[in-house]
Amino acid sequence: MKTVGRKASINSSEIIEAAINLVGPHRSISSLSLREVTREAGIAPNSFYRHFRDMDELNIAIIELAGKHLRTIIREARQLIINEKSVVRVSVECFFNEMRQPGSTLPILLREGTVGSGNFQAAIKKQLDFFASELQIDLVKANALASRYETHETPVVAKAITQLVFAMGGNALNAPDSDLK
Amino acid sequence: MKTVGRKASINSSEIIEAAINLVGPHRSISSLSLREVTREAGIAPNSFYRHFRDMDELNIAIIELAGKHLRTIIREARQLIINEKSVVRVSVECFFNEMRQPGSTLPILLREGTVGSGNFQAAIKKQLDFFASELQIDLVKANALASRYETHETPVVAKAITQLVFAMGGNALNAPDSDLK
DNA sequence: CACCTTAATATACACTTGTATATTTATTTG
DNA sequence: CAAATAAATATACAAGTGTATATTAAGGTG
Repeated sequence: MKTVGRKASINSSEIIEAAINLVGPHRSISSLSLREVTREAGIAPNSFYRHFRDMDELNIAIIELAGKHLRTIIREARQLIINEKSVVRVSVECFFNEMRQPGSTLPILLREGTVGSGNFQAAIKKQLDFFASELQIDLVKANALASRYETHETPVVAKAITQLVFAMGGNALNAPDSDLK
Repeated sequence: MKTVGRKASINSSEIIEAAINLVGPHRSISSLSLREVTREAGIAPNSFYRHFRDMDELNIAIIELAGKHLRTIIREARQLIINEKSVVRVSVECFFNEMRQPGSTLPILLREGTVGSGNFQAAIKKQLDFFASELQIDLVKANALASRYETHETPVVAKAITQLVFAMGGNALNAPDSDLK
């Protein structure tokens, strides 16, 4: 598949990478400016538009990437689950372990909270819902082995655990390591 | 106590009020500009400095106000608590009820999440800790009546409930009313 | 009244932002 | 090689920002 015209010198992933480079403990993606990102990426401001319509589109792409990453990690770890207790335990341990990894996109997902455009917030909600629904599947399985609650409660339980874990993660972000237990 | 010089035509509370006016579903305090706030308050940009050093100081003042407000509300409702279940139930009901009140400062507290300066984030954490510690007191009382867990677990339980409630609140902010159950 | 003191405003400056338009640069194809 | 096409950049502009400095306005005190 050949194309005509000048070869692209940068791709969307590299722009995403540049944006991720810029977020830190006190900097959220939704506060980044277009020019900051292009500066970091080493391209002219207008080149940005070749890859994303605007910053909102870039931010949503990053959130989706972070969510995908998280689910992969958790899914792998879930292989060993045998009962309800370990579903939660394993999920939580994985979650916190991943958060400590340098360069993880998970902190980004957590830090965004509930600010930003409507589309952006919807993107975040979607990722949290994915997490909850996977957790729910495991809870159902675990409950089949040793039933702990009514089956109609499972979605609620999954959602509660998800929110708790994410809230703890968000807090832990700005806490000393010693609090991570 | 008399003072000399021109009478002040605006006070800090009115500036705080103006800032609160500006926050909405997709607008967090930490994203407001100094000029926006003064425009809303009907004063010249530089007059801001008579009352706050910078936007960070204003934002922290608002968070502390919101936290104080929340604690008052919850404290009143806690009078009727008799057992562990109702501690949580009453707290949560109060929390969501307050959130539905028009003009409540509670959404502000929730929406900020984990963005903003270090001082600002510390201010938010402090308010959450207040909430948790009051909840803890009630849990201890409730546990004395009908013990449900080891006493050394109480702080953890209080913290978990707090985080869960706040996370649910944050999500509910951007959800249709029907999800508020 | 003149004088002092404080609050508030006016003006100004340097800087950043998003983006519209025009131009240059690199690449493939005839 | 020249033409066509696509990517990237250059230039520019209007709008917004925080804040330094100078000025004006309003109140109390001698």
